[in-house]
Amino acid sequence: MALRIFNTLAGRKEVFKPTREGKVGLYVCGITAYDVCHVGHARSAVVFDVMARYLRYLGYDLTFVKNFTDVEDKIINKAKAEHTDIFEISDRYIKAHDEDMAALGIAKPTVTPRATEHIDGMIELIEKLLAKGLAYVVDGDVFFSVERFKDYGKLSGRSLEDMLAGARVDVNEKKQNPLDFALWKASKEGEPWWESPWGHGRPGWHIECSVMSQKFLGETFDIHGGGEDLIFPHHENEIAQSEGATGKPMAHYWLHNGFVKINNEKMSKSLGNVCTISEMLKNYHAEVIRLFMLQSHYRSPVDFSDKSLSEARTGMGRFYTTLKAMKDFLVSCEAHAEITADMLSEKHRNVFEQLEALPVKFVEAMDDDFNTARGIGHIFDGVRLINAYMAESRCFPKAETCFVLRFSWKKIRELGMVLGLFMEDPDVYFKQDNDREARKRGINIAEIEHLIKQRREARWAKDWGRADEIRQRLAEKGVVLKDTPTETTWKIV
RNA sequence: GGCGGCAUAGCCAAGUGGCUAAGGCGACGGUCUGCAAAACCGUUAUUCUCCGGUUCGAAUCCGGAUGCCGCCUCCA
Repeated sequence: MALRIFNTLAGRKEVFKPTREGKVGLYVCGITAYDVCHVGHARSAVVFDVMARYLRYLGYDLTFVKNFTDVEDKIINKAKAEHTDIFEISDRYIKAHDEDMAALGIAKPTVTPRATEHIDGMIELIEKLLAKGLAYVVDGDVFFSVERFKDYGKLSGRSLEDMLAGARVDVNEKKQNPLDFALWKASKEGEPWWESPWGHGRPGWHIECSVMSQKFLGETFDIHGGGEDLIFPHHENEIAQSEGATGKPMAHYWLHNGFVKINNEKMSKSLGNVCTISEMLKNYHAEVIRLFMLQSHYRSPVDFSDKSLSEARTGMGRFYTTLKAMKDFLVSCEAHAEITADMLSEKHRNVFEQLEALPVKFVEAMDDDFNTARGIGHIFDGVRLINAYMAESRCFPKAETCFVLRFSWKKIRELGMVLGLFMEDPDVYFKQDNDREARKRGINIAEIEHLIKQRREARWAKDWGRADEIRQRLAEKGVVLKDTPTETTWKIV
């Protein structure tokens, strides 16, 4: 089976064929650096992070470019309001972005260029478009003429007539056609500017992506991605600029991720329900957020709520409970000699083979347009299999069991690597989880531990009434105890 | 007004022509346990919003209805 991906350009799934054997060029539109990132950015980042990881897992030599827009109206306005320049603003939010992404476990793209580093390239590209008659200059502004680019509308699936019928375009008498868009804008008083053949000015919004993708990935590259809202006008305009200038396809596959809703409402500043990544990370482990997102298909909308995130947390707890049990089991394995797969007896071999098949099933799911939800379903199956296997062989750690569990651990981590999950040490995960939940709910950890100590004494005295009373008291706070032969551990449900 | 998407169990969510409609959360019953927890086993959609059609066969394709959502203006 080969990787198939849903191409917005074609409107259907297509078999993925890289332009150059073994290599993939991926360009994703990054943020405009004028504010902190929210969960919508997080989703896009997680989705394309997983795609990038998966392409590498398949063995492709990937070049992943994700840009920053660091000159734009909103940045200029914010700089004015704070009596500073745009670079201070964009630097601040790029730094915040990088911290958020690192906290979410997003692997760094290969290149993260900034628009203002490529002004020369933009001017060159605009001159090329002017020379080809696809653009025109009016009073220091340069516009792209959509009528002169025959494929305009091919990505978003609309015709010029359709769009004009909508007629919700701002009136600008400089434009020959209301849908023409700015490649270069003459700078107004007090705005940042760069020298250009058309006077002092600054780039339009779309040109940077055409230039930077060309520079780092070439005139034609493999995959271009972004949020679904970018299909029109941003990506449509990128295609017009790039393909207008080169006469070659810009990207073969266009991928768009679905939106995030909050409590079933569109997230927007006007509704006041924008949830930032840093707020989200205070309440949930990064992997919980990732699991939540990856349990839906990347093109569907997802609905963020405390309920949905809590469910994801429970699911994540299930994974780590198994990983913890495996880890504890494997500690007792040190005394056992290494064996090989062909030495396994039938029962053990059966489990081994099912785990061996897990990556195959996972790849089959991921090959179908990055179906992470199905892939995760397979991992849950694997976890149940491992749990059953451990329950059965719990008391008898033998060389065979150790071999199979070591192998299982490797397989689970291998798939986790693709999804950016299961990267924590299980003990660290649960410790962090308890601390976070205790803080969220105002539970005093010292008090819990004190009560557990009292209960231990009651249990030694076989005072079950007192022991159960303490258990009950803690349960009311959401603290659940687990007695093991050696100790009592707790967690918050 | 134009373009597009979605509708699957109590909830979330895979599945896009044919063998038993994944998986998670929840609930219930059982095993285990001093009691619990975790884990395991079992049960939880004869049916995929509704109405027509195509087909030997449809959740899956086509037409229509209803409902929800997105884009067309900055937006991941």
